[in-house]
Parts: sequence; structure tokens; C-alpha cells
Amino acid sequence: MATADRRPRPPVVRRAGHPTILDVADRAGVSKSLVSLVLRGSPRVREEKRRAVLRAAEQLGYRPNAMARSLVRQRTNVIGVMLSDLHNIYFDEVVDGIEDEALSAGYRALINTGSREADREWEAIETLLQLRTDGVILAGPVLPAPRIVATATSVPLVLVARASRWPSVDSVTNDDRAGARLAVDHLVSLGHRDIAHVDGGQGAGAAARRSGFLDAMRAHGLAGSAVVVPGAFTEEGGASGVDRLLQSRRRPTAVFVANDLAAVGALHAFERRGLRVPLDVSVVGYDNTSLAALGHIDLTTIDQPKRRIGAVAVRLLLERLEGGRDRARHVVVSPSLVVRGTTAPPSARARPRRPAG
Amino acid sequence: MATADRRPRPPVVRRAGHPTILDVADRAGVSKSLVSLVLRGSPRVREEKRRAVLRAAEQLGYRPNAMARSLVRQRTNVIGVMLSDLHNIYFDEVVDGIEDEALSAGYRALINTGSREADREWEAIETLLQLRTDGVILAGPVLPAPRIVATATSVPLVLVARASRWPSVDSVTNDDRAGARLAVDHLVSLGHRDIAHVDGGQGAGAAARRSGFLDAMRAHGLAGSAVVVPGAFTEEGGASGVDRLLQSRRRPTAVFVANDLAAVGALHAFERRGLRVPLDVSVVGYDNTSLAALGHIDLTTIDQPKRRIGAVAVRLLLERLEGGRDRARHVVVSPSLVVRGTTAPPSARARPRRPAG
DNA sequence: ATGAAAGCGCTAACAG
DNA sequence: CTGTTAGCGCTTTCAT
Repeated sequence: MATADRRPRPPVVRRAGHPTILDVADRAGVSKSLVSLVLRGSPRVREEKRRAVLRAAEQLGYRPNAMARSLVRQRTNVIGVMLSDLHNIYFDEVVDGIEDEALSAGYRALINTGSREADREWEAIETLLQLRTDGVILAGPVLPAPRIVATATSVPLVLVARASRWPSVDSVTNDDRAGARLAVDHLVSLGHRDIAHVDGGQGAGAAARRSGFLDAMRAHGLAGSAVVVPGAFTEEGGASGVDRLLQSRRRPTAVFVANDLAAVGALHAFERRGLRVPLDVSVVGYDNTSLAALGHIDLTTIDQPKRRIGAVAVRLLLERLEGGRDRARHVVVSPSLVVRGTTAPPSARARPRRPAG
Repeated sequence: MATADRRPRPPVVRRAGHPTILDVADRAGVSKSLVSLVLRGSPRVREEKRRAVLRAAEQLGYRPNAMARSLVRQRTNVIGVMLSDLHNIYFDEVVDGIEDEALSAGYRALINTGSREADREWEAIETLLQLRTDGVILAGPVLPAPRIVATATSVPLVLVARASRWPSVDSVTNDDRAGARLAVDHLVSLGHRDIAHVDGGQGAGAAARRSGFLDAMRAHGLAGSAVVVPGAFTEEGGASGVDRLLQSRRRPTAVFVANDLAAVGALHAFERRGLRVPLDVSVVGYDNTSLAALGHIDLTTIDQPKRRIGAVAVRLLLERLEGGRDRARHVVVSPSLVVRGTTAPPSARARPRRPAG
């Protein structure tokens, strides 16, 4: 009756670690297959045994081993997210969108960060891939494009917030040119004509926002007064851009800054020079991060539908994973204007007051 | 010679998926054991074969399957991080600390978020555990304590930024009472006597900061003028706290707010009433998040050594994992004062100006 | 120095 | 409806 002696030695002693499906089977007095069936909610198990299994699992504190399962299933049901920079609050909401969408499709999202360094980004991605996540979302990578393209050939991958000039890689981005246009239109409609742009340097989308700005100014017949100064997607970048602006002969009445953080830097730079926003000068940011919404900052800005961007990224992944899509897709979502307190019509400006210090 | 026919049918066709160690072995003309040895850098392999294996792996684009490896090794070398709230910038730096320390110990940190909801937190933890991460760090959980305690008995777990009253659970926190004292000492040394505290409600550490504030005031013989109004760890919480404060007969000359975000809300509330900071009133925050450091905000605050907190959390985990520690440890780190632009000596205050609107 | 074989914990046919 | 069996990809004795 006992088949035990066919195997070298049936281990009598249980490992110290987690209980396995076998422990549950023993305790419930059934085979491990039965346990597997019950645990996965198969309908064709006798109620009696089902309960026995469930009880045994409960008592043992059984917790399925996802690795073992994934190993045989050949899929993990997890989506890996390589978050280049945890400190960039822009991505907070994108990740929210990713998680919600993933969850409702039966996937989990696991995040690994890259500290905005190419090497660490790569390690993060590699970790995710070795874990065999079913797909990978790259949120704002600084990684050189060729590596991304190469990776994308072997695993479903979508790029977020970084336009891919490589048509083979899925991506979802916002329309930066359109966003810049919204900013300019808003300022022009308030009556501004001397509008400057503090750009985002090499940052993702910066080039498009810059040219969008110039196009829009041109469209309004304002090409002559359009000024662009170099900046960056940082507080410091916005501040130094404004400093440069204030050195020039003709001070703009409004400034469109490449993103919210830089806009806050700009705010501070104006403040330091004794210029009041929006009385003396109007400021528009980009992204509509939580920073812009703070009452103390109250920044007029261009909103990106960040949660939706995240959700779409997941959709794209699922299309490949479950829909068998093959051709790359590039989704571009529309930004919109959010008017807050840093923009107003240009006024007869008071002579700039020098701060006390 | 061929042993092939012992197996039902040696699969001639390779799966579509990733190449395996076996593919590499075939290509290099060695056994899979040899490949395993080479890949793990064993010294006792003939140079010739080693190179053959490496080349084959390279050509195939072989990527080890971490799940398969972990399954047999019985450890994953990953530390799971349950991040309750991705939007709380306080944790950005803590996670930096976690990652650095983990990396230098040969571990990877994988993040799963909880959206500050108990249920989702639990799912996040469960996911991590089913993945068999070697240990788990809970960053700011809102989860009911009993579950945490129960989990901690079956897997190395450390709590961050939430003091555990359950001595069995490792934790690392900052000394909130000491921090509150630093804030009060600073304000008193500037000459303030009428100091109020906008508290953090039910938030983690709020109670300790509150009582720390009261103790410190008492120590300065200022118990009589110490006022505490309810608030929360949110912008709104800080603003409403200040609103309440301004309704009372005697306006304080300085306010210690429960955290930076709330302090920014307080800043705005004062601003709305036409009160200037720090001319009319001084404000101190807590945490020294990146928000406080923005030039436009420039908040005096209490710094928590956030990266170190993260690093210590990993250390605690490793002590259990590799050092076999058994008794729980509770590490408390010291906060420090960071003076910026929102605090100044109290002045003969101008009568509060009402804003135009 | 290298290969054969036995699993790690689980799922999935495939019998009965 | 339930148990048997053969792996998933990899590590690890144990022989050779």
C-alpha cells in the first residue's frame, strides 16, 4: 500500500521555512493536486474536501509560492515598473494610474528605481527581467535608446514620458507642442505680448515644448518678441533662466517655464528681484504636479493626464501580452490648461522694488 | 551512448520564450551543470570551456531566471518594500537609503505601494511575501497593528516611521519628542513666548510631537501660553489649524506645525490673512522634506535623517537574515534643526493688513 | 574538471 | 471527482 520506498527517503521532517502545498495536502488527507485545484478555485471538487483543504491551509498559515507557480505557468502576472527617479513627483500619479489599471486586469505592479543614472536604470530593468515580469514599463528613463530598443524586442515594453523616435517601441506621451500652445494662447488672451520661455534643456519633452512655444508665438504674430532662454527641469534651472531674462534690456511681462519645479524656481527668482507675480509678471508651468496645486504656490500650469498616461501604458502592455498585438503603437494624450493664481493681465508695471536685504 | 530514449521524447523544438541554461549548454557543448558553475563564477572550470559557455550565453542573449534560482536556493536576495503612500515625499529619501544599503549588501529592493488604504497595503505585503522576498520593510503603514505583528513572526519585517508598541516588531523611527523640543528651543531662543502648535491629528508621530511640544514649553516656563490646535499631516490640516488659531483672542507670534506639508498650508493661511512670515509670525515645520528646501518656501524645519533611517531598516533586516538575531530592536535616530527663512525674532507687529479682496 | 540526477513548490495533462 | 506523473529552470551533491 505504501509507495514510500520507491523514493530514496521520504523526508519525515518538514523544513523550517514556509509550509508547502504538500504540507497542506498531508494535513487535509488529500493529494497535492487536489490542493492545487481547491486553491485555484476549481468548481469540481467535493465540498467536503474543499473545506478540509481550506481549513488545513488556514491552520498552517499556508502562503502560495508565487515563484514556483510562475515557473510552471510561464507567466508571473506582474508588470515591472522601472521608475527612473522616485523624487520626480510627476511620476507619482503616473504610477497610480499604472497600478489601478494593472490591478483591475489581474496584475500587480512592482517598482524598481533607477536613481536617474543609466547604470542603475539598467540594473533595475535587468532585475525585473530576471524576475520574468510579464512586461516592463519604463517611466522616464535616461537610458541610451539602443539598449531600450534591443530590450523591447525580447519582452513587451512601453516607454512613458519619453518620446521614442524608434518606432518599434511602444510609448505614451503627452502632446508637448500642444501644451506649449495652450500656455501661449492663455497668456496672449490675457493681453501679453512680450512672452519668454525658460526651456528644459535636454529634459524629456523640452525640445517639443520649446518649438511649440515658438510656433505658437509665430501664429500670434509675436515671433519678434519671443525669447527663449536655457533652463532645466529643476528649481535651479528655472531660477537661472529668469536671472538671465532679467539681465536683458526688455523684460517680458510673462514667462512660460518648462515644468512646474522650474516654474517654482522662477517664482522665487522674481521674488528675489522684488517682482510680484502675477502683478508684475505672469508665470506658467507645465505638468500640473501636486506642487502647482499648493495654495502657497498656486501655479497656472499645463496639465498632463498623468493617471491616464499610466493606465494607457498598461493597456499597451496588455495588448501585446493578451491581444497578441505586434506592431508598435504610440499614444499621444492631450494636455489642458489649468488657470491658477500666477497669471493675470499685464499691468502698468511698478518700477521693480529692491528687497530690503 | 545516447541516453535520449529514456525520456518519452526529448523536445527538439525550443520554446519560443527565453533561452535557458540548457540552450546555453547545448550551444557550448557542455552539461547544464557546467554552465551553472561558470555563470556563478566557479574557479574550477577549464578556461577554454568557461569561455565557450560565456560566448554561448552572450550569443543567445541568455538571462538567468531568478525565480528558478530562488526556488532552489530558498532565498531571493530581494527586500520587499511596502510603501504606503507614493505621494508622501518624506519616503522618497527613506527609500533612497534603503536601496543604497540593500544594494551594497547584495540585495535588490522591490517596491509595492499601498495607496494608504489598509486593504491595499495588505495586498501589497501579501504579494511581496508570496514572491518570497527575504524580508519586508513597511514604510509608514496604516495597517492595523495585530496583522503586522502576526506577519512579523513568520518573516523578517521592520517598521519605518511608525513606532511599534509591539516590542516583537523591529522598528526605526526618529525621536519626535526631541524634535519638537528643538523647534520650541529655537523659537524661544529667538525671543518668542506665545507659541502655538498645529498638531498632526492621528498621524504617525503626531502624538509624540504634540506632547514633546508641551513638555518643552513647560520646561521653558511657558506652559501658560502654550496652545495646541488640531490639524493633520496635510496642507489643509495646517491651514485649518491656523484659521482656528487666528480666531482666538491672543495671537501667537510663532507656530510649530506638525509636518512640512501642513506648515506650507499654514504659510498660505497666514498669507491669506495678510500676515507676513516671518515678520508677523514665525513658522516651523517637521521632516525637512524637499518641499521645505524650495526657495519659494524656505521653511525652517526639523530634519529627520531619512536616508539613514532607510539604511538602518535594511541593517536590521540583515541582522535577522544573516546574523540570526532573534530579539527585536528599536532604533531611534535623532532629528536636528534646520533654520531657514520662516523664523525670526518677534517684532512689534503691524496691525494685520486685510488683503484687497 | 565535468556530468548525472535529484529536487525546490507548483501546475497541468492524463488517467482512473 | 481525485490521484499520478512529468516537468518549469536552476543549483547542488555525488560520482566519475
